[in-house]
This record gives sequence, structure tokens and C-alpha cells, in this order.
Amino acid sequence: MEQKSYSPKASEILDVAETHMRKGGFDAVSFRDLATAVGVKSASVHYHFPAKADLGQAVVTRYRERILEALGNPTDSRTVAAKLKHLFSVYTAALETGDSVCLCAQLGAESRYLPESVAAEVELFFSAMVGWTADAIARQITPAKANKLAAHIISSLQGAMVLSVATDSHLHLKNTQNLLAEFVEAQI
Amino acid sequence: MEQKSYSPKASEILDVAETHMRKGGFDAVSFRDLATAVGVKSASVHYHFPAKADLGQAVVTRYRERILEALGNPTDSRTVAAKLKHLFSVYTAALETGDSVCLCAQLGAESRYLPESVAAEVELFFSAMVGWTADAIARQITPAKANKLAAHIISSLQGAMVLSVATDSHLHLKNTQNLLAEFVEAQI
DNA sequence: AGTTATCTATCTACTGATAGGTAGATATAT
DNA sequence: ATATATCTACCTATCAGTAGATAGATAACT
Repeated sequence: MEQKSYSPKASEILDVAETHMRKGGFDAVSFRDLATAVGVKSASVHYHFPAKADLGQAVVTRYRERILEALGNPTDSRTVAAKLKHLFSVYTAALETGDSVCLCAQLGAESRYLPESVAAEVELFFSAMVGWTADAIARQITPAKANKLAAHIISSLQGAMVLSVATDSHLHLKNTQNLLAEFVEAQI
Repeated sequence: MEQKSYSPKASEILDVAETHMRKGGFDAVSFRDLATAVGVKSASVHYHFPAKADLGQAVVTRYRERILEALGNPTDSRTVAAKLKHLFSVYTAALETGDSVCLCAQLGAESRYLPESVAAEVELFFSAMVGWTADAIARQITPAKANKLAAHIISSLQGAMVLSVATDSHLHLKNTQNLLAEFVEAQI
């Protein structure tokens, strides 16, 4: 997993693109708007990211790498409860910085209309998140059971983000986290 | 809740708009595409729905009415398990007919970029769904607890739809339904 | 000389929206 | 019954704005 590095301007472009994409989806981002936001012309944005699919892919890849790095090692010595709490805090922070859903909740929903390369990255994000969570909760339970529980946890968190944004009440995410914690405790 | 009635052509337009909107969001629908699909000119689509916000609002309203009608009375004599099973079947059917997420998972994610009137309808959809579910599971538990549990159920189902579409594996929805059923059973 | 990062200028295609017109059905008034 | 008016559902034609993308020039740094 070599972390690709971007020039300062390219990073800036990715920042703006990510923010807009999270709020309005892939089509809510335009080369002109990006260019204006970072102080260049649209042709220069094409220089850094030749086609829009390249831009989308870069945004999602960087997003995944950043989140997974923030999550840390799922098999370290922390307790299951502590890891779960950490996972929750990452979701809460994502919701609060920007008042928008997870990038991949947005793009995942419109998966069928995305360039294939972008959709593949989105799928990879979800696999990685479920994988991390399964590793984090694996103890006495079987791997199969851990996987199912992990998929449910990620699904619930993603959905709760959508409801939080759509109903303008961030309590939905908190509520789902509380009930998930209770449920997982009983399962492990 | 007076059910608004549309002319055959207007209904046809709403059908196509709903399908496209579920797969690609609000901006994935264009007046020209709709017109071509139903065999008229774009100006005629504007005749039925003057502005795009009107179209979006109509699509969401009709969607909510249809789903709630399919759900039936949440306080009838069926068992809680039977009602929950019915709710699940509505979600499964929605996913399978069209291989796309719930209309409001899509629009809810991009809530901040929608015309206000459309966003309000999306919010109403979620309120209605949580309300129905809270009524359906209310028994010995307090209304406050029923509401929290209901919100969690709807959140989880919405998120599971997103993962199902994004990872192209409808098992996510089934998995979440299984675990939800287990959790709710233990709570009531 | 080659690479990097930008520019100007332009292209085609598409967006939502509007103005103004028309054929045919329906309703009202004489 | 007949003439007049209104309504429905479409049409043609057009608008200004924006989309992604490209060609070719320029300047700076290695």
C-alpha cells in the first residue's frame, strides 16, 4: 500500500473535490469550480487529473488510506470495546467536519452511474472497512460470524450518517452507535 | 393524506424519473432524457412539472405514499415479528427491482445540494418510516425506546442497501435483516 | 534539453428554462 | 345549434449557462 504523494496544488484540488463530492456526489464536482476554488484555470486541473475518472479515483483512494490510517491496527492489544469506540469516533468526526455523509455512502449509492474505476475504489473502501472491523472484533467468535457482524456494523453506521444528514439531526449516528455497542457486547 | 393523481403521461414521466434518480441522484435526471424515454419533447415535460424541483418533490412524495401503503397499518393485530418481516420484505423488494438503493438513501446523502422542497420531502420520508416502525414495535417498551430502536432499524436497512449496491452483493441487506431481527427480539 | 505547471482559447455536447404557437377536446353563452 | 371561449397537452425554436476535454503557447526550474 504505497501512499501516493501529490503536489501541494494537487492536494488542494483533492481537498476541495472531496468536500464537494461528499455533499453532492460525483457530478457536483466540476473542473471549473475546482479551478476557481484553488486559484487556477480549469485546464490546469486537467493537467493534474487528466480525466474526471482519475480525479474521482484519487479522491476515493486517498480517503480510504486516510481513514484506515486513522483507525490503526485492528489486531493490537486494545480491547474490543476500545476499538469499536475508536471506529465510532472516526465516523462521528467525519460527520461533524463538513456536515455530510461518508464519501462512500454518497458514491456507493450512485455506484451504477460512476466510472468503473471509481466504483471499484468505493467497493474497496467498504471491503477494507468491513475487514478492519472483523479483525477488530474477532475473539472467541468464528471468522464467519465476525464478518457478518462487521458488515452489519459498517452498514448501520453508513445508514445512520445518511439519516443524520437528511433529517439534520446528528443524534441518529449517536443512537445507532449506542445500540450497536450494546448488541456487539452481547455477541462477544 | 390525499393521494394526488397524475395523468398517464405524467405518471410515466415520474416512473422514469424515479428509476434514474435512484441510480444516479437528482442531477442524473434530465428533462431531455425523460422526454425521449416517454416519447415527447422536453418542453412537454416542463408542462407537467414546471421546474425540476417540482418534479423531484413529486417523485419523492409518490414514493413515500407508495411505500407506506405497502407497509399497511403498523398498529394492526399482526405480531411484531410479522410486521418487521414485512418491513424487511419491502426493502428487499425495493433493492431487487432495479438494483439500486432506496430513493431517499440516494437523495438523503446529497440533501445539502437539493432544492429545499425536495430535501424536505426526503426528511418527511425518513420521519414516516421511523414513525411506522416505532408504532410497529411498540409493546411493553417505552415510546422513547421504541423510537430509538426504530431509528436504528431504518438506519441499518438504508446503509445495508448502500453496501449491497456498492459491493454488488445483496447479501448485505439480508445479513443486516437477520441481525436486526435477533436484536429486536432481545429488546422486546 | 527536458520536466513541471500553468496559461489562453476553443470545441462540442448538454443543462434547465422560456416564449409563443397549435390541434383537439370541453364548456359556456346566445 | 351554433358561435365563442377556455383548457389540455403537446409542439418548434431558442436562450444563456455550464459540462468535460483538448491544442498549443509560455515560463520556470533541474
